[in-house]
Amino acid sequence: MGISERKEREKELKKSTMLKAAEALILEKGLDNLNMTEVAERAEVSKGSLYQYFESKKDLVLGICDKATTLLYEDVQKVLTQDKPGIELVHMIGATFMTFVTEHPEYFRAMKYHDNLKETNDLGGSEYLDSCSANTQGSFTCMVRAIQIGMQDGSINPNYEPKELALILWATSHGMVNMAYRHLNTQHFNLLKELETNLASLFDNFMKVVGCGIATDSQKDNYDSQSFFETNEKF
Amino acid sequence: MGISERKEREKELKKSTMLKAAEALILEKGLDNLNMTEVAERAEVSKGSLYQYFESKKDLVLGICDKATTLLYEDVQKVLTQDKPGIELVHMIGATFMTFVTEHPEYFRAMKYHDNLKETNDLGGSEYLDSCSANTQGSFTCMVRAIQIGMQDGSINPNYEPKELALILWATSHGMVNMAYRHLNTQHFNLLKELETNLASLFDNFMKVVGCGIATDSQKDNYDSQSFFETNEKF
DNA sequence: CGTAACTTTTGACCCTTGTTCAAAAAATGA
DNA sequence: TCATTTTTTGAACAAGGGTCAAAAGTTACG
Repeated sequence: MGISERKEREKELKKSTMLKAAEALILEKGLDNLNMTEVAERAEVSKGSLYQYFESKKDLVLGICDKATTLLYEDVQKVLTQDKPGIELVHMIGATFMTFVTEHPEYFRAMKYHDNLKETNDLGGSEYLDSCSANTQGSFTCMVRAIQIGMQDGSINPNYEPKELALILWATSHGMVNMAYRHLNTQHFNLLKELETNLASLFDNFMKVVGCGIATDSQKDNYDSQSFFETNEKF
Repeated sequence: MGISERKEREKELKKSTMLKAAEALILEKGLDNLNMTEVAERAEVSKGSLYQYFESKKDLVLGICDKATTLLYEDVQKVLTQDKPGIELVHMIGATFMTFVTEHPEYFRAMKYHDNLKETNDLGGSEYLDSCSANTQGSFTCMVRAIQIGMQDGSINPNYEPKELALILWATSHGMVNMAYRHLNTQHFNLLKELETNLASLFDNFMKVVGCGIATDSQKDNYDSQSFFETNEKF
């Protein structure tokens, strides 16, 4: 009897509908103005039903975060399949983050929420937590791999500890991406508004700085004159 | 008659007491678990009284953010008074951020809250908003100045646009600082826990990468071998 | 002092919003 | 068709932000 399987599928479908409703509302009004009553209305179910599928509001947002980190992880993994120098892979992973935030600000917002939850430590065991962590860890591991590749193919200075360098690139990229997010979602982000530059040029220069910082001596000249990645899709 | 002046002073004093109560509670239970009733209790006033001095919970946290940005701005300004190469000033400004977050996590938390509010755009004109923005802008300007100094004294590559470079350093530093904050305040921050390194070494390496990326050719050798800032106070 | 005018404090109350739960509706199985 | 199980529902509850009329405290002045 395939009845329980069908039910399982229907359950996932309903969850998905609810998540999409929440995502749309986050895009429209921001995560801070998200409320469960509206999510229920948008998903065309009752509030009680919503709570049958998600144990709390936190859990719901974590469900979005799970989708988000899964998507990002997939994108980052795709980068690693390419046959390029490690330092270019690092660049492309950074660009992947950047593209992600411009295309899915609501996902990025959910990921920030997740980070924030972990800080307060009151995350009451959502089923999504482990998956989010695994995805994030996975993306991070891709960064480590890219660095190791670069150290082996001679494009990245091997005097760094790969994981430590990955952590630095992770943190700095997230700083850049967060700035991009704020620029795209805030009426008046003071620091950028007085600068008539665009995000793509800013990111290019970020990569120039970092690229020069982590490259081997023989590669350094590449970063002084021209933009590293001319053919990169722009955001 | 100095009676209104005295009242003004008393009012500031009471505000300060309330802010301190809120800060303590943020340290104890996190900003997300802050509630006005408890703040009132801790400050030994009634809830109504609290609302006489702060128009909303947002306003209260923004009051803390105002203290935070003021403090940080002062520290950053002090750096600029020193007679050192620009690139060292840049490093020291970064170190100032880092020290700030380790010494005042609750202030840093309030600043994150402020950023978040600006995102949602529902910040209903708190009197502190302008001051916070001015302080932040001020710190940023210090970063620009440090870079300009470095470009003039030949320690920083003059091919960058100073403001754009400042923005990159700002964003990346905040990425690092945010990671440090999470490491210090989260039970299990996955990315750092498997790494037995400490924050000081991580920050040193961040500065090595960035330092190399922004230095002039003649300065670059400084960053390859030894740590840039041996005498820096550690966190 | 004493009393009137004004300021500050208070906490009970209101409102929004996350969450629960008993009853109703729907689905399943014999 | 009817008993049993599953799902849905929305009224009701709880927690916390915010309000306000009354009480307490201050100041001004005769």
